[in-house]
Formats: sequence, structure tokens, C-alpha cells
Amino acid sequence: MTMVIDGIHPFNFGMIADGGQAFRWNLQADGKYIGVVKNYVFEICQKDNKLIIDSNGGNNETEFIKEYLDLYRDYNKIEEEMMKFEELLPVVNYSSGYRILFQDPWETTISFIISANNHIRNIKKTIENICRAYGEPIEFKGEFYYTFPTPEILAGVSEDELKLTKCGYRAKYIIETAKIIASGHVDIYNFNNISTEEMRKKLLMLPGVGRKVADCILLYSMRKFDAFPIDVWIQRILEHIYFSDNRVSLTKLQKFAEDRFGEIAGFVQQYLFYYARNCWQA
DNA sequence: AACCAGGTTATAA
DNA sequence: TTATAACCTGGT
Repeated sequence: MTMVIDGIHPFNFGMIADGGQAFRWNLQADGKYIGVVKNYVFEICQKDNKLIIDSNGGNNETEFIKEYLDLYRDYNKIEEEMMKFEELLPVVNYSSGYRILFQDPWETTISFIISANNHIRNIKKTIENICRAYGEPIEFKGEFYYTFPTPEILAGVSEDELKLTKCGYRAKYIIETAKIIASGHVDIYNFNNISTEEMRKKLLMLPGVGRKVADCILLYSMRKFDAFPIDVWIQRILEHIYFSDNRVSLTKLQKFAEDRFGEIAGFVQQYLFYYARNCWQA
């Protein structure tokens, strides 16, 4: 089916898809993006403030994709809040149109375990390999796409076999985490009534999940917008803007961002990241 | 050839 | 509590 959603602003799907929060969107030769989300395949084409979305299923994905794309949130208001920090004016201006997707916690957890000390190109390739090997096929416009496998399935894979997907030393983390989640020992789907800090503690129990990965999971799949993942780019840009390019420890930066940006820290992080990677040179 | 990339973990001061 | 090295993989 095809759906058309109009009047979205600010919104730039290219930034959202390639901005590093999701790894399963691919730009086609025709300028449209195709991605697998849950057990759906979506093809998204943006023209100005209009989205034309094609998908494999019936009509029930409209609500789903709107939530996924965070279309119900007023980003004008969020950008206004961010611009109250004068030093962020060029950042907000440059990164306007970015949105934080509402992704699946399990897929996000494994994806960001894979992301540790890794390149985006490798991350995407490994995730694609995992889906092809262990996911379910979906047909869309004559092509086959693959869902992200369940915790139960990855919990049953051997380390040597999983390493064929090029995840390297992260294989044991992925399998152990899958076992913990499949067993129900850590419930990553019950996050709505739990504070960010409490949920973070649970996530840190998973092997391969440290502070940065935990905050990515909180921000990209649990709508914990006070989470502030600090990777090397965020570290560099924070040191540049706020500490005269001096080296500052991660824990200190973490506290600094938490205090300064509070409830909108996650949005600030996203805008800063996009700005740091694509515009500013260290 | 050596080094690095969107970190985590184990080990030592 | 804070600092340092090792770690799969693929590219320069």
C-alpha cells in the first residue's frame, strides 16, 4: 500500500536514515530509501514537506510508521528550546530536520553492541549478514528482505557460526545478551514506567553494553530523551565548544551535558553529532 | 606496514 | 576511582 503524509517540518529523511541511529536504511538509485522495520519493508520518498511511503503490508502500518518516525512530536518547539543555548545556534541551524526514531529495543541493543569500536560500513554489513542468515524473508516489489532475528534464535547460535557474519569478538556478547533477554532475566520491553537511570542499570547488565551503548538504546528505542550517548565525535565537539579543545574525561562530560541540557540532552546530542561529523573539522 | 574506527572489558595503579 | 591495553574487521 501507499500512504502520503504531508505538512511535516522540520524533517529530512536522508539525515535521519544515514545519521547513525539506524543501520538498515539504504538509499536507492532513484533517491528513495528502503528499509526493514519490524516485519515490514518500507520505501520512503521525501519531497519537501511530503512523505510518500510504500510498504509490503495492508493498512495497519500507517500508525506504526508515524510513531517510528516520531511525527507526533513538535520539533519546532524542541529546536526553539535548543536555540536558547546561544552556542548551539549554528548546530541547530545545520542539523535542522533530524529526528530521533522510535526503534525496537532488541534490534537496537544488538546493533549498538556491534557498533562498539567499529565503522558504520562494517556495522551495516554485519547486521545485514545476521538478518540474511537468521531472519525471516519478506517479499517486496519482487525482492527479498530479511527481518531482524529474535532473541531466541540468536541465543541458540554458536560463537563460531555467528562470527561468519563478521561481528568478530562481539559474537560472544551478542549470544550472551540474547540468552539473557530470551530468558527474561532483563526485560528491555518494559521501559515506559521506569526511569532513565533505572533502565540504564538494567542495560548495563548485558555483556557488550557499556555506558555509551546503553545510552544509545535508551535514546533510540525507549524515548529516554535525557540520555546522552558520548562517542568520540561528541567528545571532540564538546571539548571544542565548552573546554577550549582541552581533553576532558567521559564521566565529566557526561555530567556536564546532563546538567546543562537536562530533558532535551538526547536531541542536543543528535544535532551535535550530525554537525560534528558532517560540517565541523577537528 | 602500522594505524584507526561512533567502546567495552579486564587488569593494574 | 581512574588509567591503559587488547580486541575482530576492513580500509588507507
